[in-house]
Amino acid sequence: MSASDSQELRYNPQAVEAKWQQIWEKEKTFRAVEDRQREKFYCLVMFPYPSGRIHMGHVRNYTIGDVIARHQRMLGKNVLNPMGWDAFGMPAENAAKKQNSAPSRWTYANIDAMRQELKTMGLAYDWDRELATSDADYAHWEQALFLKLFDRGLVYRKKSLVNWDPVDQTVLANEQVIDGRGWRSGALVERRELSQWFLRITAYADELLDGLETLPEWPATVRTMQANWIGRSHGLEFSFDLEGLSEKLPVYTTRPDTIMGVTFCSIAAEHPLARRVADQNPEIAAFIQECMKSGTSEESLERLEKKGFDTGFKAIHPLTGERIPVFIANFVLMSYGTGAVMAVPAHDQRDFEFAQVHGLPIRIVIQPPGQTLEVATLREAWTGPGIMVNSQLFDGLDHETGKTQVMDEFVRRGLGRRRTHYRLRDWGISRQRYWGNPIPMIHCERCGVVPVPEADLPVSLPEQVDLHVQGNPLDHLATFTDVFCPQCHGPARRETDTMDTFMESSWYYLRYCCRDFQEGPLDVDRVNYWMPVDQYIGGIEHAVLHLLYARFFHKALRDEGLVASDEPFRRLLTQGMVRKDTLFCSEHGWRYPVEVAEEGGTLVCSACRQPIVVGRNEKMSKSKNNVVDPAELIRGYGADTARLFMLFAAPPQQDLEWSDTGVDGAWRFLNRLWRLVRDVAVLVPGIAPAQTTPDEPGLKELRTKTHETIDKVGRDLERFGFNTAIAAVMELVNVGTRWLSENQTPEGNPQALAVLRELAETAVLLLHPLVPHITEELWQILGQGKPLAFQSWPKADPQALVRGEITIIVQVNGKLRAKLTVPADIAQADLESLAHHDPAILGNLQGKTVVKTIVVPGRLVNIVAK
RNA sequence: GCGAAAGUGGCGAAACUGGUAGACGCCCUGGACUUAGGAUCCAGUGCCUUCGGGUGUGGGGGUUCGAAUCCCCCCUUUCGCACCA
Repeated sequence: MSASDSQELRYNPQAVEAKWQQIWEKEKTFRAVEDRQREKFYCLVMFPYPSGRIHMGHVRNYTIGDVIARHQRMLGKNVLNPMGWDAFGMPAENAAKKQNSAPSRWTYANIDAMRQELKTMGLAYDWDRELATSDADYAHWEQALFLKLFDRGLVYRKKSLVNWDPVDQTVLANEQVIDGRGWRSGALVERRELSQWFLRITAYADELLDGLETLPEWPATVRTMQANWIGRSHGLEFSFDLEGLSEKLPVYTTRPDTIMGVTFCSIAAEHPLARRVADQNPEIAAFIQECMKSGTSEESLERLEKKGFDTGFKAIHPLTGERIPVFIANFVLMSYGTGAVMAVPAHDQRDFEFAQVHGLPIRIVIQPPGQTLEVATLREAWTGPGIMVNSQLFDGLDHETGKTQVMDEFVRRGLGRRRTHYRLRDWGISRQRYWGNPIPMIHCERCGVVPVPEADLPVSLPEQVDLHVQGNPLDHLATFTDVFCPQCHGPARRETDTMDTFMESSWYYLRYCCRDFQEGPLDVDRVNYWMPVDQYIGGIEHAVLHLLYARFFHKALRDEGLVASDEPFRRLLTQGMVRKDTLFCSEHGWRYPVEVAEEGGTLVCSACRQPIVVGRNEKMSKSKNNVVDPAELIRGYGADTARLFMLFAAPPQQDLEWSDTGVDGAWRFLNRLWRLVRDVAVLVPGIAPAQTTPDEPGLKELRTKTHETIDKVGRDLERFGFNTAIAAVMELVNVGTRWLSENQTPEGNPQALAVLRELAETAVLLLHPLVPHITEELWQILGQGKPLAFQSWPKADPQALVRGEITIIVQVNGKLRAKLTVPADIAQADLESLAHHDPAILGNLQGKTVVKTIVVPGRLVNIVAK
């Protein structure tokens, strides 16, 4: 037993963490101040919805962000690392209904609770910049931005489809529609048209797509997903004449090369032509009604069994003059293109299936290279490349050339035009809900739609509101809706739609830059100092919507002169989910681990003794009883253990599997670190860290390892390899600990003490961004006055990295047969000869003839022999 | 349905541009120690083995001196799909 084992020198995370959190808070260590002399670094994590408790997903997200922010700070950057709350949204309304309380009360109480929890994680935030999107000033300036967009023509109203619950008389979110029924009422959901507010994101479609190429530090997967989402396609738009009707049927196609294979047309259920027929034909009206009884999501539409109904109309093929039928089909989207398509069953799978069901002709017009398709044996559509056939003057053309020539022919004859279409639709921002930012508009019978004058902003949410009414509560509040028209001063009605919460998250990163600015939404100077965000971190589930809306909003504000950059987020990291096993009992449903017992080697439900089905790792979720409460973890092990486990268990982009024993492992490592640094600290008062490498082999190895670790951890953090960075420091700590136990009395060896101090300080410095509390404390124990938060990141000494000897592997026919330890600067010929004369190799080569020898310098020798 | 990813020991994972597969950690086995601690330390730990070696990165082919890594086909799992945030 040594004196250093005494009680007060044991690692006590609770005391250490409280101590440093208080110091950081009191000293405002992480307050960010604009300083044009210094290089800035804006580190941003996706802000949370204030659900009331933080969960492991938050812990992971904010730990990753914190490591990056603290690392950049040590690299000398002026770091902005803010935190706030995405505070509007449906859950507050649902909770308030349940508790007979107000959404704002519920929300702000949750924020207070979550802020408290977050503070126990030791995150390096500038809390002075905290914001909640439901704050009066945030809502105010968002309304002002909305009006600016309105002035620029980027806001308009149009009819669009919503999920309508006929019993509750309310609009449902897609997630509130379960198997086609309303989650509360259980009523069959209908598609219904409503006048709604839209932002013209499609005006920026090209820039949003092309801009992806300026974002090399975004994950390729996210860029691909956004590109697919925008879905720019080049094609042909033309119209079919309709027999006996004056109007035409416009269609859009990306496959003009299949024009001669058209055997019918399909239109959406909402298509005007479909409605026309419905008026006269009750059967068709019933079919359209049937189509309207599915959700509005693209998924639900496309998963439908392909169904259709003949309208009786005949369209005239523009090139052949052939009469072809027009069908209503439930898989045609009114929101894409013209809501009508030319159908080519031989070369489109959906058309193929549809034609089979309805007995429609199939005509092959593209023959794939090397085969000949026949209608009689066709089992599925051929959508690949090929040569055009049965296409008159286009016969024999490669289908790509054919595309161009068919379009040229249509344009030349005035039958159609080339068009670029997008899958991207304009952004519907109207929500028929109370707890959101009001859309600042007024409806006047005489003047039409009139914006609320800027001087009258903000339009505030009324606090006294009955949430239990059907539909949008704001509709029923005369004190809110009854206003005078700002133009004619006559009686008018206030808009009651509130904004999509994606509006708030589209510009919060800008408001953080100038949280206290009161003259307008944004203080341009400060915003332009901090922007763009250098590192954005959040869940992959936001790959498309939030990240696309925010990019659009940013570009629109740029054109308004409020920001200078073209893109808001320079570098993006999308982290995976936190998952854990689930335990399911057929009798009692999802069980908590404590509700499960082990009997005879199998798990059973402790209530009913039924066997438990252990689920694969699933996303932590309250409903599945597989959540681990971060607060409990932090109370038990401390924030540093929680952070270390999160960072070590998996690379950040990947899903993380929860493991209680893994947490123990993290805890044990911090204790090993603590003991090593404490033991070194006892030995090295007054000793400076080593500046040069001693000649003694053991010390030389220690110092080389120290600097190799600096080198590796630096590179690892750069590429978010937190797990391998930790592994590298673990190796360093293991090496240091072993050296210390094998060299009991290094007191008389100043060189050894200097190397030891350098090793211990290095481990502490390198780990500081990851586990900030314990490292601050150890830094102090090492006798350092200035906190680690103000220290610079260590630099590897290039001379210490040079190794004299290296290990070379020797292979015979690609298989490992021997290892050689050779001088690092060995000549290639010497190495080759050494390999050929190695006893193990000689044995292996017996009876074989050497064909050739491949030498990879510094790595291996491969002898090819027969 | 469309789109995007991922498959490596008992488990989480590592392997820079094709060059020692399994670093680091967990679990487990054997041993040591005792201020009995959330211990700690030492040794072992992919599989098979006649102890020479053989074999092994979801499956099947291919390219290469050499493939977890590159190419083709197949299988499985996860995520997103516009009113959840």
